[in-house]
Amino acid sequence: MITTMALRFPSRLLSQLKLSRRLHSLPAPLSEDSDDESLKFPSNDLEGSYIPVDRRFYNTLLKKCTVFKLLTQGRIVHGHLIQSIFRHDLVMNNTLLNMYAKCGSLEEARKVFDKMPERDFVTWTTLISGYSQHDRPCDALLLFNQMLRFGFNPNEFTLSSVIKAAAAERRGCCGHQLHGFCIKCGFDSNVHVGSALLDLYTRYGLMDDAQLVFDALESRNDVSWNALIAGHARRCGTEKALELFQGMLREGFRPSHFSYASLFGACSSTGFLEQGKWVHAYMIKSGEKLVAFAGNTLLDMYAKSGSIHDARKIFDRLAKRDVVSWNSLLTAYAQHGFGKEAVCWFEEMRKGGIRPNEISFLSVLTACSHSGLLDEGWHYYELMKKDGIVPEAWHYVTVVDLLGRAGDLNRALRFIEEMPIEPTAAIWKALLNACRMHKNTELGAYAAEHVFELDPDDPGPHVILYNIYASGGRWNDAARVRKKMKESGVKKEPACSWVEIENAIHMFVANDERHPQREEIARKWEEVLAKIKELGYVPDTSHVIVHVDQQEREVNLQYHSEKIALAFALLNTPPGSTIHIKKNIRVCGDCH
DNA sequence: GTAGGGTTAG
Repeated sequence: MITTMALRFPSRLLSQLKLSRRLHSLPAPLSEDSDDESLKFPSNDLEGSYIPVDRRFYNTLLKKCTVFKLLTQGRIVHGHLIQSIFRHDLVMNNTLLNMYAKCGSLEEARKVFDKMPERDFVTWTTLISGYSQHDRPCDALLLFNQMLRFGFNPNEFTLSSVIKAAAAERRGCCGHQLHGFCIKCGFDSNVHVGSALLDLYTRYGLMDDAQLVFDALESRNDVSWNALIAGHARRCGTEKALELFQGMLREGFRPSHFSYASLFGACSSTGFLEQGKWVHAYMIKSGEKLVAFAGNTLLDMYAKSGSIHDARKIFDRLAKRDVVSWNSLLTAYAQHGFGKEAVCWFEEMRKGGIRPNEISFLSVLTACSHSGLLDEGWHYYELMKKDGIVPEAWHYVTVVDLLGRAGDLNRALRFIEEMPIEPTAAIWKALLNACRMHKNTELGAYAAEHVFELDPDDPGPHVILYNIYASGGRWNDAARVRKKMKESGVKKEPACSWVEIENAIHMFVANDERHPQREEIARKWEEVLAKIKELGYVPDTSHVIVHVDQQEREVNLQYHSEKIALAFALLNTPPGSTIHIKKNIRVCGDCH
């Protein structure tokens, strides 16, 4: 058994520990009265040959297991430890508990906790943080309550863990209460507690409260800056996030991949491409290595801003690629309509020994669906199941989309009926959309009924059904949809487009009449219109949802927000510059 | 012996 243990530890670890000789003086593992099979060690005849090992030895081993997440080896150490004189040692048990918690085995951590003859505030804190770090916020909060009831005082370690849990568990909504508690204990301005607290406030959308906590910190570090930057980035507060980034630099803090990941994500989702490029340039100049976490977001930023080539360059330059890097690349190709390339890279990924996860399959399925690769898409759907990945609702959405786009609406319907899960609203929406594309009124109406039942507040499906009826000339049915929308108070989300010019974002809505440059914009658009008509442009009015004559429909089309944004951008940028227009909803066929 | 911030899809 001793030999087994020596073999189970990587030799690198052993030499690091210089323990190979000492390992042989380990006590022989004996069976314990534990009800957990995994903690049992076969008893042998060595009961009498117990040799004590000092606490530092166990401590070092457990710490190594914790750092390198060596759960199996940790269990072996545990097996030996419970035979030693340290089996009831408080600190040793806390270390053991921490090993299980950090390795993500919360069940074993809990068993250790439950069996401990003596506990202190570190014991409680260790398990609370284990739950908090492993996505079990409810358990963390529950245990915190028990800790208080048992009369233990939480410290700054406990509080930061509890606050992290509360931030993840929105139903509890105990943020302000916890903040008050921190003030009472005098920990509210502690940098760890404060960072967790301001992160919590940003997740609740209480940005002013977050700022107050940040301003009150006794000291700031990169984590507190990053927490605030990330908070604003998540809520599309890109300008504020960039401003904070400048503040961070002014105060002499070095941004990390945490800062960059947040900023790239924010720039990408709000269309601040130039600013995003500036941050990227800063990152290069500061000598920061392009690691996957920030690099993946950067790749995504370039892909979403329309440059698949830059996205690909980032992928090539990544110091080390993880599964997310591959998924981001696949998604980039899928979004750009390069289905075949996505399929090639998916195969490349598998050849390289990277195991595709559920998102990899989702990306490759999306790519096939968008490029009309029906057979390939079906092949990957089957492969996913063979690989042991259980399809989830989003995969079914993509398969319905795949079949629907290819025009096989009946097969799509059959697929929905035979799915092992209850169809979600998104699945019916995919079928509805396919019916719009292939002008199938009857099935479209059937799919829409299901959508209305499952997601009555989404205006999109009402508009699609209206369009299906309108384009088929069934105006009475179309009017009925419109009436229903009015009655149920469902409003179409107003379309808006925005464009970045000289580090500022300009936003437009359709028929924008209040813009100071509205006359110049209109003139510019007339100019563009004349030119494109000369080149053969014919207005596509098939999706105009207003019941009007052809000429009026054409006029309506001309004031869509993306056209106004384009005219504005042409007026305000030097000739030949790249113009990126972003839009909150799908671009209409004519504008496209 | 215990703590806080980040990514891909939809």
